[in-house]
Order: sequence, then C-alpha cells, then structure tokens
Amino acid sequence: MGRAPCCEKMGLNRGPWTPEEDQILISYIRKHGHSNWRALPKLAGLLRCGKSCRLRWINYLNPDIKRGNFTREEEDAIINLHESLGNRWSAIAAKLPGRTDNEIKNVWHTHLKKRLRNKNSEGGISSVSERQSPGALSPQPSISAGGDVSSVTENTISTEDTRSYDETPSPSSVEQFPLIDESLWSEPEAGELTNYSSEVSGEYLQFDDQFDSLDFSVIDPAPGIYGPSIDDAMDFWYDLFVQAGGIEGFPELQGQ
DNA sequence: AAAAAGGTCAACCGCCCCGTG
DNA sequence: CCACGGGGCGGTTGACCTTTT
Repeated sequence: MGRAPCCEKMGLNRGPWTPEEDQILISYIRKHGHSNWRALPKLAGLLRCGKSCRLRWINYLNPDIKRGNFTREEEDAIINLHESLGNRWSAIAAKLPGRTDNEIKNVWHTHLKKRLRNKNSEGGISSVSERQSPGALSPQPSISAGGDVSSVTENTISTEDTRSYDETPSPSSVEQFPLIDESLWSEPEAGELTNYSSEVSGEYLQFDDQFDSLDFSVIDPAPGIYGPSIDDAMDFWYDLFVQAGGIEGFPELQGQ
C-alpha cells in the first residue's frame, strides 16, 4: 500500500479514445517507439496516463494485432491452453500470434466458458456459428455515421490479410463503403499524401464486401511495383480519415 | 414501438514482478 | 540486500449494441 497511482488523475482524459488521440499515439510510437510509457504521454502531447497509452496500443492500435472473430482452431487452442495454463492470459496470448491477452480473456468469459459448460452438461460442442449470438454475426461497424473511430482501427486497419474475418457481413454496414475509389483518395493535404494518392487508388485498394473492411492486402500484391506498402496505405488512410474529421469528412460515405 | 434482458468488449483498477541504483 | 519505479497482468466494470418479450 501507500504506493502512488501511476498517474495523477487530475486533468487527464479517461474513457474511450478519440480518433485524434489514437492518431497522436500511433504517430508518436511510429517515430519514437515506446521505451518509456510513463513519459510517453507528456512527450507525445497526450492527456492520458502512461498505462492508458500502453493499453490502447497493446490491445488496439498495434498493427500486429489480428482483428476479427476467433477461428475454431484458435478457440480450441485457447481451451487447451487454459487447461494447462489456467487464467494466465498473457501466456495463452503468447501462443496465439496476433491475439492479445485482453481479447482472449474476453472471448473466454463471453464464449468459451459457456461452450465448455454446455459441452460438460451435454457431452457435445457447439459450432462457431452456433456459439455466436445473432448480434455477433454482424460485424462491428467499420466507420458508421456517428460512430467513433475505434471501429476504424478495429475493422478497417489490419496488417493481416483477410483471413481474420470469418463472420458474415452485414449488408447495411457493407454499404457504408461503396465508393472507395479514386475520388476518395484524390484530395491529399500534404505532398507526401499526393504521392500515395495516385498509387493508392480504387484500382489497388478495394472495399472487401465479403469481409466488411478495407482490404489493405490488395494494395501491395507486388511490392515495388505498385509502390506503397500495406503499412503506408494504412497510414495514408488513417491520416486522411482523421484529418477529415472522421466520417463527417466523407459525406459520400454517409447515408449510403 | 418500447422496454427489458443479454452479450460484447474497450478500458480501468490495483496488485505483482522485475530491473536498477 | 533493499527500496523504488515502471511495466505487466488478471479481474472487473460499464457503455453500447442486439435480441427478445
């Protein structure tokens, strides 16, 4: 006891992260890394405590994170690992590349515990689709009107290819992005973006209507030929989105 | 159509571990 | 060896969303 809290609470933001805060954190870590979480928010100009920044990065913004529903194989792995490791979520996460301890913990408490209970009581197991609530079948909104940008990073920015998404798309949310084409990329604000705008066009970046996301993997089918890497495209898209003020900045994407 | 119930998951809290001086 | 501080971890909460009544 007697230990000071990790940060003074006064004057620091709490709760959900804003797109601007996300962007600041991403930019800072890309430039400087995160050797000192405690000092990071001050250096980056964020009104957050270091722990909050760390958590946000590790559980959400880190591009290595694999988004989307857990596959049956992953779920089975979690169950098996939990049998041997118990509630050591970080140890379990270490065996599942791209998955975070928090995510695994959530899946365990929301799905797998129940599944195991059913298994034990009935002697059977449910399928992935069975265990999903109807609500879970429709993916979280990508960038829906009025939504926060948490969902942007969640579903539209991924360094993984499309394998992450094994869910059925919701037609309404799919229709949020019918117009990802040249026009979307045609108004860069900085010279750097101009370079990408001609390359990251609808021709190479396509909205994946099956997975309800921007499929960044198609941008770079042949590195060196088409120019930007997936990371570059993610940066470009994210910068553009944030600079434009989120969904408000893309009227053509609203009310589709 | 509205309210209630249930599910999901990002984020916080507080403790523990470990490196450093 | 000890104290301290930062990072990491697991438990928990609460807002939001979907489904059910």
